[in-house]
Amino acid sequence: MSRSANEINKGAWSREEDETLTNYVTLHGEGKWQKVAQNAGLQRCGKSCRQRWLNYLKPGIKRGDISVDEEDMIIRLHHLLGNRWALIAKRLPGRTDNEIKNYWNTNLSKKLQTRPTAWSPPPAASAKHHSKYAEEKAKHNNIVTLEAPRPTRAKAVYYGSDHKRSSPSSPNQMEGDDDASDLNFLIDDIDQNQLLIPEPPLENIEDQNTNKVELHNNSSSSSSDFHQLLPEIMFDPLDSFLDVELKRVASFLGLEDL
DNA sequence: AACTGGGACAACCGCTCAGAT
DNA sequence: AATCTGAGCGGTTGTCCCAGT
Repeated sequence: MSRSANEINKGAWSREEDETLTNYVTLHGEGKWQKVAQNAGLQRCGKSCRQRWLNYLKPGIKRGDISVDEEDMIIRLHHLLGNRWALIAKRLPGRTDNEIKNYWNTNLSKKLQTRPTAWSPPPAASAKHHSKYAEEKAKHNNIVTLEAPRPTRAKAVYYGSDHKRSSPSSPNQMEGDDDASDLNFLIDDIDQNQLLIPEPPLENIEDQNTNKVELHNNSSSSSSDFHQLLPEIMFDPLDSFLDVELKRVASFLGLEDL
């Protein structure tokens, strides 16, 4: 099928297209993506150029497996922010919202939805790692399934009335220039190191009377390669202290849709 | 070796918002 | 004030690849 001169190209980007776009943006800078597409001679819509640049070509974009630390961070930020992928991405240098969204949808959402054990797979537990995943899972298959309501606890979210950005002059007036800055004051105070959980191998013991799930260090085998997702940070977003507090602050700030 | 199903990820699409005119 | 345009965001789809049969 022949392609007319002004037909828009769709689908995967070729190496030549990538080079053309990279050269043009390097020379002229970002922005005015409609003109980028025209002036660079790309048979692409401006939107496609922008997305290709921001998600793939832009210098500093990190490719490859999501690390354990990054995964932990994504999980915790998702608890805080929900599907605000762009906001989450801003806390993970080099990662794009699209990449995080994909990673969440293909890995984490299922993992956390089923959450059959307290054990969590290694980073980027994709098909490539399935055998390792299965092997480690087998080691842990004597762990009690977490059916009981989980303790809800926020470990590292601090904010207060004296925060320099927590008292805007009016509820709808924020200093920031976008959503990110609106919310950053909520999460800037998080010591990100505290979001990362150390990894003693743990065994769940469910107390039938209290429905509490306790974690016991059962470190006969060393599995320091893997991090443990402690149930205590798997809070129910509708029921947790954190959520209540976030809603309270969001309400005060007129950010009801948080 | 061929087929198939599922995972991973790039890209598209629709919508919203902000700034310019 | 209304309209237009560019940019950004999140949901969804399409395609490729790989492991299992």
